[in-house]
Amino acid sequence: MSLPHAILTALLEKPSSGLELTRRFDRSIGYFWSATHQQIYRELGKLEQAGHIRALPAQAPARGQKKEYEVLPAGRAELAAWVRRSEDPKPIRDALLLRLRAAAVVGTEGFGDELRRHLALHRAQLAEYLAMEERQFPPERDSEADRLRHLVLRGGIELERFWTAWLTEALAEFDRRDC
Amino acid sequence: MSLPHAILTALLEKPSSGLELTRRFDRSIGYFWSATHQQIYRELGKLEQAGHIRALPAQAPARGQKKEYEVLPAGRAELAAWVRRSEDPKPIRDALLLRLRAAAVVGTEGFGDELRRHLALHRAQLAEYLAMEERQFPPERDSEADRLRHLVLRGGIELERFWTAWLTEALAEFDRRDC
DNA sequence: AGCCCCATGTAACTGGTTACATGATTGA
DNA sequence: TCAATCATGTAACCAGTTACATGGGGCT
Repeated sequence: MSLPHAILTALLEKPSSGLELTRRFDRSIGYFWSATHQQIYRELGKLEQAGHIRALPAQAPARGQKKEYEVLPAGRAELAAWVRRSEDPKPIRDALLLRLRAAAVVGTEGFGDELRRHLALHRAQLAEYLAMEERQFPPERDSEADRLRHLVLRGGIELERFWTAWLTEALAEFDRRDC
Repeated sequence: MSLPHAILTALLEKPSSGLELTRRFDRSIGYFWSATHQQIYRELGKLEQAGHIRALPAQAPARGQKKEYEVLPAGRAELAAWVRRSEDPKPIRDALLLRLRAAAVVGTEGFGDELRRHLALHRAQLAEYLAMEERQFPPERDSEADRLRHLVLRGGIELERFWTAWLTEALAEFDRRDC
């Protein structure tokens, strides 16, 4: 039940249309909760029906027309309740670790390249987050909300650091074997 | 499409019944790919129909009866092909980071306790993995397959270290504010 | 007989993915 | 007028979750 809450958070930060939300999910929010436009439109419909958000008036409700939403008090209350609710961490599901384990059984041929490819992707992601950090969190921006958002971004950064470190170690292991 | 391959890997390591697989998913394989018994039975049915595994003969196929499976050559081939296939890393979806971001908007009241709870859970998981490492990978066990499996476990360990470190940092931030 | 545990399953639901459809606006 | 792009949506499917059903074997 996280997507509707991700959308409520995004809309509280700034009222938006479905496509704008999609783009924001591709950027800032997307680094810890991704969603496609199809999901977002479906969820916006549900949230509107539940009375958690509403379309800003003075918008033609026609098909190809932009439709902006804002959060209603009920939506904010629901989000606050969700934040206070306690939820266990979900067990990891990582296909790359799984594939490495499978490779231990059926052979590692060609797997080094895949590890190198992932390493490059994670390095790029790390660089992007670091650039974001510099842009969005200069030392003088230090309000309460900023510090919390910064903490979230540092989570993303440290996660990418973990991956680059682990992949580097894995590749060293691979290269040692192949000599 | 990872669950069937997780099952093929587990069955290659050791032919098993559905319930035995479930237990192994709760332990070793589960630390990077979790699955419930319902999923496993369903997937075993599909894999059998596809000709990737078969039930060991000399087993009564009655309802309450144990049914052991082994991997057929076609299943091994499919697994090897999957390992060689290249797959992009999935974007992260983490509810705790999302909730922290939401808390930045609607207020952090009570969230420190949730962070402490998660920290305790991740510390416990880390301790469990470290114990597993000592048990399963003593220095003398150093075959090719062992080193790869060890690498996978170290992935799990480093991931838990990341979480404990990040949660500690987040709590420090919270406690600083509350004074 | 009644209970518990082992073992295998079914059914309904939820959330996420993929492919496609449709209308509005803009600029060549 | 045509193509590209912005914008909103539908439909079918797939994977994972939750709740429940059924049967066998052993224990008291």
